[in-house]
Amino acid sequence: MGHHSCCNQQKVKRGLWSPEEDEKLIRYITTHGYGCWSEVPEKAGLQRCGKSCRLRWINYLRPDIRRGRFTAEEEKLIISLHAIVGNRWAHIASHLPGRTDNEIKNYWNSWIKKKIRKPAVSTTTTSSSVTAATSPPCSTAASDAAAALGHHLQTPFSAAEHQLDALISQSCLALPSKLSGGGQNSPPAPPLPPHCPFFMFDTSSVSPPSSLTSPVAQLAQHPFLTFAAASMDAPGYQLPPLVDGMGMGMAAMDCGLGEESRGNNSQAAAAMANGGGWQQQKQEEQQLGQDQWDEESAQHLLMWDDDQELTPSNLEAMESGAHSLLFMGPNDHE
DNA sequence: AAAATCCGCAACCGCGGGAGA
DNA sequence: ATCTCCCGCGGTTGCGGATTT
Repeated sequence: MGHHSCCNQQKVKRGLWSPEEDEKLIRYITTHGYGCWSEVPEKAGLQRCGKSCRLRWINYLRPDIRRGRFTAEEEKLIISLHAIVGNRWAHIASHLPGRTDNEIKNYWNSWIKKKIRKPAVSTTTTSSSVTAATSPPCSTAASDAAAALGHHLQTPFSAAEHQLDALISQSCLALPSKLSGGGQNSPPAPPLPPHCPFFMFDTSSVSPPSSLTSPVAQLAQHPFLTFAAASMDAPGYQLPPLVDGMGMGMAAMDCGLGEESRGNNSQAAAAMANGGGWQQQKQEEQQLGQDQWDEESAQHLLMWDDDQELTPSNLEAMESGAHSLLFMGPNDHE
């Protein structure tokens, strides 16, 4: 197809940038700034179009670019934000200093690809011997689910989204250290099972901090926002109790909110039992003395499995009943 | 060791929106 | 009000290194 409109007249180079070109661009921008991108290539002595220069600068040459693998905390943040705003990569990137929209988009896409290729069983089986016999991949997994959730939320909650932005920018930037429990005085964060495929938090026991009065409290009526607001805005930020030890059991289960169980979280619990992991999980809970996994408390959970099909109906159930959101995410942290 | 396949990521493409003429 | 230019964004492509067969 055609080139950028701005490069129609001139013959421009395409493809990978050479180190010499990079140097020219860096030298020009650091001394002159970019101003009008369409003028940059000519003034910098580059046979590129302005758009290409802009892209190269923004995605690669900018001095504040942070490269390297995404941390587990960044992953969680991306996943959470994606659930809210969908594929608005620039928006997501604005909450991750030093990361570009392109990088996040690439990361997300490759992660999704990995998830699609990998069967549902992917769940790094840990100590649990639960088998994944009955879990076929449900549709396109996380991408659909998250996108559906994001798009679903986008329309009715666009205002809330902006306010959530404010919350996130206030508190999420500090997320990594807090999440990892690294701060000296910060309360210890719940441990993250190294191979847990989900990020699961039980917010049923979390009461929003007093600072969460209007208007945030109002927008936070939505279950997801309830979680986001309650967990992120609290002074001395602490996540809701992590649903620990569930990873292995749940990982092997069918979609928690399957066709037969949508709209009813108690039934969802039953569906979990059908998946085969429930009994196993019960045993584990008893061992741990954490008897919170009865059907009643299941009503306070929203299962978001990376193999779960998230339909508008499921989302309705989410909005009406659930108080918590299970964050799913890459399970191959290192 | 060679070929095939996978995968990450840089770069391209087209579109929409905003600003200014 | 309309047109043009430019920027920014999301989707997609394709290169090249890594891994597998």
